[in-house]
Amino acid sequence: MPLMVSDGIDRLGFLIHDVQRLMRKRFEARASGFGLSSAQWRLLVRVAKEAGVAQARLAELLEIEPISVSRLVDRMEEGGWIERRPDAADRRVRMIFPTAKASEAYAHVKSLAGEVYEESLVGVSPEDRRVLIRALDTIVQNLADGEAPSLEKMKTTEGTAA
Amino acid sequence: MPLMVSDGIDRLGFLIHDVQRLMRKRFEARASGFGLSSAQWRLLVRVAKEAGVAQARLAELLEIEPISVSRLVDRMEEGGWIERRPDAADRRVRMIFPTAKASEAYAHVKSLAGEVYEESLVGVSPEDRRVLIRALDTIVQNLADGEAPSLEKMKTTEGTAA
DNA sequence: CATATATAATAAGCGTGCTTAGTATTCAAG
DNA sequence: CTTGAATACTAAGCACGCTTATTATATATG
Repeated sequence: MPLMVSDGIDRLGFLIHDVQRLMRKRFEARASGFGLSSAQWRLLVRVAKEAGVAQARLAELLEIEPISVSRLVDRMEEGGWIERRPDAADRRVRMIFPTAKASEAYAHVKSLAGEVYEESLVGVSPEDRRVLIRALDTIVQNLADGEAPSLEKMKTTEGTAA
Repeated sequence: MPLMVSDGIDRLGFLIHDVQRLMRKRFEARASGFGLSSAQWRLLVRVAKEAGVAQARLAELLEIEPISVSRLVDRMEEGGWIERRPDAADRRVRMIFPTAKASEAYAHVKSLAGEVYEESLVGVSPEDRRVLIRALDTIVQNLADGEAPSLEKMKTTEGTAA
């Protein structure tokens, strides 16, 4: 390699891709005892914070398509992590609740995730960690802005429950 | 710990996941005219640099499983991006070559990728970009090193002193 | 040569994202 | 009430990663 200063920006996509794949892989290896995948864990975090949330709302929160939520919820229901219940006020809606099993596992799995993050960041200084998180946040904003209007809040006049 | 400073490290997995998904989405939207997916582009970059490479070697370079390469190559061959040729010296091997179509598109798609990276990094200083890349590199190393992590590796810093 | 092992590629099937399309229900007008 | 649009969810099928298993070929060993 002659000069080729190569700040590495040209590898950004490859790096992000690799990090995501490796991190997911390690998390799932660690959480295999629970039988909870990375995607299922993400959904469970939301449900734990907002029991009874509708699938459509989960799709917004997770920024994935409703159909993806539907199939994810299918498997999580089979796995005994969540429960679908009808909404008396709107029969189109399925309200999603965590099961007791999920509530019990929550703190444990959360600490597993924390372990994976720590292992990932061995050798990265606290200052660099802050920069990393800030940069990633910025990237998400930059990419979310242009592609989709980021679901601008429509109207909260009706006091729709949360 | 009741402190809960929330440095954001607890969101690392979510952030990485989101960044990867958004970046791939934008790249593919931009490159849709070429009909080249993000994964296919990654493979093409390798093949362009090392024409005639075997699939098994591609799996090593891309750090994905051989079967994933096999099916990716299937679609790329259908798409007219690459060509499989037998290796006279080892009949187990399929040598992968870029087609003329791929060679022509290469520089153009590369600049598309560069655009996406630049758009992602709007508002991130050069210094922070270096930190970001360095941190991601470190994470990849940390996670790739111990495929089966076991707490022992954490203590052996690579110093010759002891 | 014969056999055992290793390697290259593929097959089958799953998880999670997507797009596109369809059903059930709600809501707004007439 | 009837009609039509919007919303919540699901179905079907694709891309790309995975694990596990199989086939074809190469290589090492008795």
